[in-house]
Amino acid sequence: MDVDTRLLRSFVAVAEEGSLTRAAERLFVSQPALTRQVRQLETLLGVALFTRSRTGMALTEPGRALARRVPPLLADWDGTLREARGAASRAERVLRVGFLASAANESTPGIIAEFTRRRPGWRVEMRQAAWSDPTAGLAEGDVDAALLRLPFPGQGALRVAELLEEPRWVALPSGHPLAAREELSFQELWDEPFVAAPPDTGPWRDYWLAADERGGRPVRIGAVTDRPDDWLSAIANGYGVALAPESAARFYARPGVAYRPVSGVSPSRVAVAWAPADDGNAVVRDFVDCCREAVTGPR
Amino acid sequence: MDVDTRLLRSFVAVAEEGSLTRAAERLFVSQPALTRQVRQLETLLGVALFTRSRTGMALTEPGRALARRVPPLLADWDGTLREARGAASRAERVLRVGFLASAANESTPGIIAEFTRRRPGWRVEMRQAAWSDPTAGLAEGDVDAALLRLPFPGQGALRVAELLEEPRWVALPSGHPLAAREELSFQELWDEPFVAAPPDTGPWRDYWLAADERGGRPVRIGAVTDRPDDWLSAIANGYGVALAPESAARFYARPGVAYRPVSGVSPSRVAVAWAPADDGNAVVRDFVDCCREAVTGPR
DNA sequence: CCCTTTCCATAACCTGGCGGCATGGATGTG
DNA sequence: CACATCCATGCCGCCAGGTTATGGAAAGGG
Repeated sequence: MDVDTRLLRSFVAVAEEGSLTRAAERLFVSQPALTRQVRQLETLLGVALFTRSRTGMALTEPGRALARRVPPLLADWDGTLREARGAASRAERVLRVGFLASAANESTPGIIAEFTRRRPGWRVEMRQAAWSDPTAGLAEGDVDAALLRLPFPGQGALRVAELLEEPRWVALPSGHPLAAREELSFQELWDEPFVAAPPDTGPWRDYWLAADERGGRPVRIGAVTDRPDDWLSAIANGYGVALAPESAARFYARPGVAYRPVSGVSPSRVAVAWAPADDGNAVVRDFVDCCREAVTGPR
Repeated sequence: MDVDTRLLRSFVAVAEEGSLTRAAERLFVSQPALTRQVRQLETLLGVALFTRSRTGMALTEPGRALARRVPPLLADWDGTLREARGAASRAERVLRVGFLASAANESTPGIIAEFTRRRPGWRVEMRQAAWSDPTAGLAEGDVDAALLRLPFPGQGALRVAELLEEPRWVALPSGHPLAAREELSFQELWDEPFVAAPPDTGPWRDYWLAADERGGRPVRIGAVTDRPDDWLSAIANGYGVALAPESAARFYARPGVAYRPVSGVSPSRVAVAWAPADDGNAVVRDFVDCCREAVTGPR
């Protein structure tokens, strides 16, 4: 008996939401499509999985049995997928490196060059991650190493080598009154609206709002973005200000956006991270070494 | 990332066969269809799974990684499916009973009637199994109990209650010289061609050929069938003879086929079986009790 | 040396399935 | 009584997958 895992994911979503309508918008499909997916799964199994009512979709007994076993199954499949992809990149001698836009900087080309020198035949594949993923794909097993910023959620489950520390500046609309100043104190920004990362990034979002360095005062959110472009636009359009690493002033310079040093807020730290499973992986270790030397050696 | 399990089964088949052509005929699809399925899976994963050559399809390293993990995954899914179906039948108060055509007999209606009396609200669903499955779906978890014949392969993994013993007779073309006799000895049949069950039924096939009661002499196979209809036709058409339980003479009477008692061959035994997991299942126990009483009580 | 066989890939065609939109029916709610 | 909320259904357009027919490459046999 064959199924598409999409049907199973849909089933799980409906089971969790208890509603076709809500599950449909969570899955970005129309509600009729979900209706048919659920029905199809039921026909396929020959089992009624839900009892329909005006109040929503309630699991039947066999539905509960299925809902208990399907999520681990899907997790297993996802793991299998990652493993196969990992094997493929190893076989092709490709090192997959994820990076946050803000964590790669001037030294990146040098790192790659040095790594390529040490590992001839190997190729580095750089993958820029969305801000909604502070581990740049490392936590999901999509990459072998990641250039990212500390701290990030789930940091304990990964190996981390800190590379450098960088003061946090503020990016603000160039027309903003505070932009006239050469330097600001963080306290002056407490009541400004901020452009923030999406809520599901948790500690990452809080870190760039410096939520715990505001003496307990609430944060005003002016806009939510998860890509550099949107982030710059939101600031330029005056929706709010945002903390950013000093290097952003060089990499994300843009008319309408001004960067100023901020005192009274802890600096940001750039690090390279890898999975504990790769502790014995000489290629990953080489890459990490290259990162370390790029910030210590040449200086 | 979503996949249809059909793609995974196809992948496993190709990996095992090492050839698209052979895998295609095993899966009952055309070879171009399989070509596209494999290609689709590779595109989906973004990974080359096979290296093609005139000599066939050889797994790549990531292909081997996948081939290692997918079969357990599919087995897990099949198990989940069985579990859900089992839960459904329990919730609907349906007892699923598999039976071999030759193992159900005159007492079956009485068994069902008695069970229904003891378990009002419950319904018995009788499912006839193909001869290729000597456990009548019990080993696969498709049924809760099974009426079958002993011995069968994998018998040790199931609970069995023997119900009755029945002599084995022989079914032969009515025009066959030996059909003129009232009774035969098995030894007289040693050189006759036999109509046999498919090879993949293993011990089951051997049992009905009485392969180990021939004093080491080889068996001549006249035809292979896995359904009663084909079996009767094969005998009537003179392709061979076959051993059968005495009751077959009543249930499978047919012009052109004669049944005669055979001496010198051990009798067949009918039993009811269930899964060890259902040892504590009162409903299954009731059904087994009904079976036992049907053959002991009334007599 | 050529012919045949055995692989896999490709092209052309056709059907069925799936998704989206619009709408309907049932049922609580202000 | 109108409205909001949910799920089901009808219709339409499109893509995906299957089949048949065919091609090309390579190995084995006469």
